[in-house]
Amino acid sequence: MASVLSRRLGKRSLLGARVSTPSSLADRMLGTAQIPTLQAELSRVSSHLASYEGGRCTEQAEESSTNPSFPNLNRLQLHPGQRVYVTYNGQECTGLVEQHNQLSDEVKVLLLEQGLHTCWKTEDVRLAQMQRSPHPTLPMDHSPATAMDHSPANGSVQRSVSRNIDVPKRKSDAAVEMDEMMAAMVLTSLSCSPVVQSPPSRESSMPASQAACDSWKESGDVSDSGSSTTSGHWSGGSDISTPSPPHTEASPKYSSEALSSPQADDGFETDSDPFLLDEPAPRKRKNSVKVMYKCLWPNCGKVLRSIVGIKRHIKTQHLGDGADSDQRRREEDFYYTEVQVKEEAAPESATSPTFGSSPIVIQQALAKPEALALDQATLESHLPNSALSQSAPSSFWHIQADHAYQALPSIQIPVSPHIFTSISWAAATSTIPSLSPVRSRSLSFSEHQQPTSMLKSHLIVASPPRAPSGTRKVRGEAKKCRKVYGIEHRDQWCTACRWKKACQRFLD
DNA sequence: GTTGCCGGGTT
DNA sequence: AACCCGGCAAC
Repeated sequence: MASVLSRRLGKRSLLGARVSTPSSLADRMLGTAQIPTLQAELSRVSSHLASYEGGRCTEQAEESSTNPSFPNLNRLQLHPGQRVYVTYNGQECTGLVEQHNQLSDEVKVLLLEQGLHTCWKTEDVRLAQMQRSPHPTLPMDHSPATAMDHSPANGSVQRSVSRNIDVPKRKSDAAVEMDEMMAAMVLTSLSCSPVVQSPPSRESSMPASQAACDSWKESGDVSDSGSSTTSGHWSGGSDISTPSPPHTEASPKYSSEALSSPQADDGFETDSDPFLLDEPAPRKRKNSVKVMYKCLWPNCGKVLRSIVGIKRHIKTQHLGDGADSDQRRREEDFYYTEVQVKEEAAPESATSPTFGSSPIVIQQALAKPEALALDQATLESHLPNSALSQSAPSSFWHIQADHAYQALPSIQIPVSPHIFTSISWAAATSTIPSLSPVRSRSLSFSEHQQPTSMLKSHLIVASPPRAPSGTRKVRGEAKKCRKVYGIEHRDQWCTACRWKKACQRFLD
């Protein structure tokens, strides 16, 4: 979903790039361009950054005050010791407020890096809270495009207008990371809310979440063919703007079908909700299960407590720290998995029925470090309607085949960086080639809410891998879309059937 | 003849 | 990648 955001930002960042100033400055401006935007969105679900928000709001208020052309800190009382930024010798420097004379509008600042005591006009001082704000004393952002994004400002106002303009600039790595984290938080949280899930409400939700909805719809649409997840992050390198975030039931195509299984939304909510709460600090499960994140990189197996940590580990240790490699940045999502570790050593079978108790993550862990719990909220296939849920296994087969690089038997399929469907399968040490192990699959999340007839999919012993080339797939016994819906209702067929491909809805 | 779907073409 | 369809094989 973060990449969803980056899609949105990506388009707009062209604008930002055009209007931005020297690169170093542009980088510094990111914070203002990006974070406040997110901030405003985040403010609905989080208040821990309120101080920053407050700082910005204060500044905004001043812009409309008596001196609109210079957003300044006139009305702010700077306190001694307060951290501020100033531009000294063309460089942005951090300093501490020594004294603020509001009458003379001067601020004495101790420059930390230079060790100098300096005196500044208040307007030349930026609050550390707004640390990444563009420098007001440098000419910048005079592009008409920028001004047009807001009100048609005259020349003298442009500078102030651009300060808080909601036009993202080219991102620094830190900003990207921040964006992704925050966007992830926002989207995961909002994705649980009825607002996002309800198609009519999409318009009113924030842009990022709407983008998420769109993308989810995409993934939902392709889920019929069982390849939805292949449009996910690992292919994002070629086009990061086509991610495959979690799927909300927003597709009109499925909306009618979804009526037949109204539990779908509930299931989704149950599923993703813990992630919302768990994201910053995974909530402990009732049965004192710790959620850890295990590196899946071959011969690594490092286990960390936080997603951020494991991502950083993967990025730095395995993927390298390519500064501008978006693909790599996203790849890190594929190399870790969420692991439940019970604190009391009570080894539990991977197929123990406990998976019903926790909708999110699955079982296992313990006995072997390789025992991994996988999760993914690929609700796109399962939740919207019961029929589609049958197509899920084939999706996973594709995943398995497409990601042989996953050295371990478990695979984590990120649909979004932070929402996963739980799958666990056992790779047989058999004669079967590694790409087609005998797999048993258990879906943990919310399938118990599916109609009873669907329960069989809880544990599916895989049919033998499709026979090697040459032999045609044996015609299955299951009724296919054509039979079920009839030729006259071809529009209700699954996509594959419409394309005269192997039916993905009524699998054999 | 009907149906399922593979393989390949088109967009 | 999404979509379409000729053609084959199973029914």
